[in-house]
Amino acid sequence: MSDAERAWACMIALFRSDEHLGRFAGAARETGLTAASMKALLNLLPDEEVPMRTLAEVLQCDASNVTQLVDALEEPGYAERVSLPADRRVKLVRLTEVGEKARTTVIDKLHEPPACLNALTKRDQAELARLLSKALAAADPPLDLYHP
Amino acid sequence: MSDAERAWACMIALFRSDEHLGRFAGAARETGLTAASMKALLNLLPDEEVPMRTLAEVLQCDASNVTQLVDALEEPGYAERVSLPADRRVKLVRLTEVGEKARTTVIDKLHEPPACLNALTKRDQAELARLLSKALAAADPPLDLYHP
DNA sequence: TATTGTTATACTCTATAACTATA
DNA sequence: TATAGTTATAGAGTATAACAATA
Repeated sequence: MSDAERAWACMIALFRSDEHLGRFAGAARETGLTAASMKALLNLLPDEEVPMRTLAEVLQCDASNVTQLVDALEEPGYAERVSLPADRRVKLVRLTEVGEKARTTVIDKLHEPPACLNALTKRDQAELARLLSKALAAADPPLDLYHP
Repeated sequence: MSDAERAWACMIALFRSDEHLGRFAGAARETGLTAASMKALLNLLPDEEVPMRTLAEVLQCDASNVTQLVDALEEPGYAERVSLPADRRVKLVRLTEVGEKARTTVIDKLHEPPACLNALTKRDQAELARLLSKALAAADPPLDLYHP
């Protein structure tokens, strides 16, 4: 197994951990959303209005699905539909203030590092962050962090 | 953001990438399994017989679900049910030879590192593998790799 | 005629409850 | 009486096809 493969295999193990899966489920519970609608919430950026159709592409799902996902986000007031005057067929989705806060809450929860990462020395943590940041910077297409 | 948080955020970005999600979907397609039954396949170890009930605990799902998942694995001949003579209520699940091969195929596919990790220098790759292996070794409960 | 979003519908995944066969 | 696995059934997620409004 190459070093890159070994490194990636370790990351996969971290993601499969009950610790991370638990945080994911916990974040969904806290916001009262399902896994699907929470993913939709995560993909809506603050101060950005996105057509339903575009959101379907981002989520890689059918447009008919997005209707129900946005319904689920509107229900607790996390998002709202806005008409686009220039093309009245299009509806834009945007986060409300409450939705932005919910999104931040979810992201903060998901970003809590597994305990074994926190157990590394400060020096090792810094080195790990440096190497992974370097890898991400080289990604094409670019990979975005939730909190840039 | 701490270094551990930054490192973890980078890993999350790698997992959300189309590249990885595509490999996951591709592995499912190649084996003719759904995401759910593929996860069941991954959690069956070669040369090991596990009661249905235990598999349900590992997968963190209801036992009734496992009946259908194992049905899905038996259909293409990836696994088979074996009776436990000592307690005739219990049915053990075990991989067939074909199932072991399918499992290896899936794991190899999932373990293909994202291109941007392969783009790091050999030295950086080695350092990354070293740091992540160190973190995993410190995990409690232990985190297992698919290919130990 | 083509496109956006919606609705109606069907299929899959998962859980709950009732059932069977063992213990 | 309790437990392992199954079956029947219902709820949620997602896709396809048909539809209304707009371009």
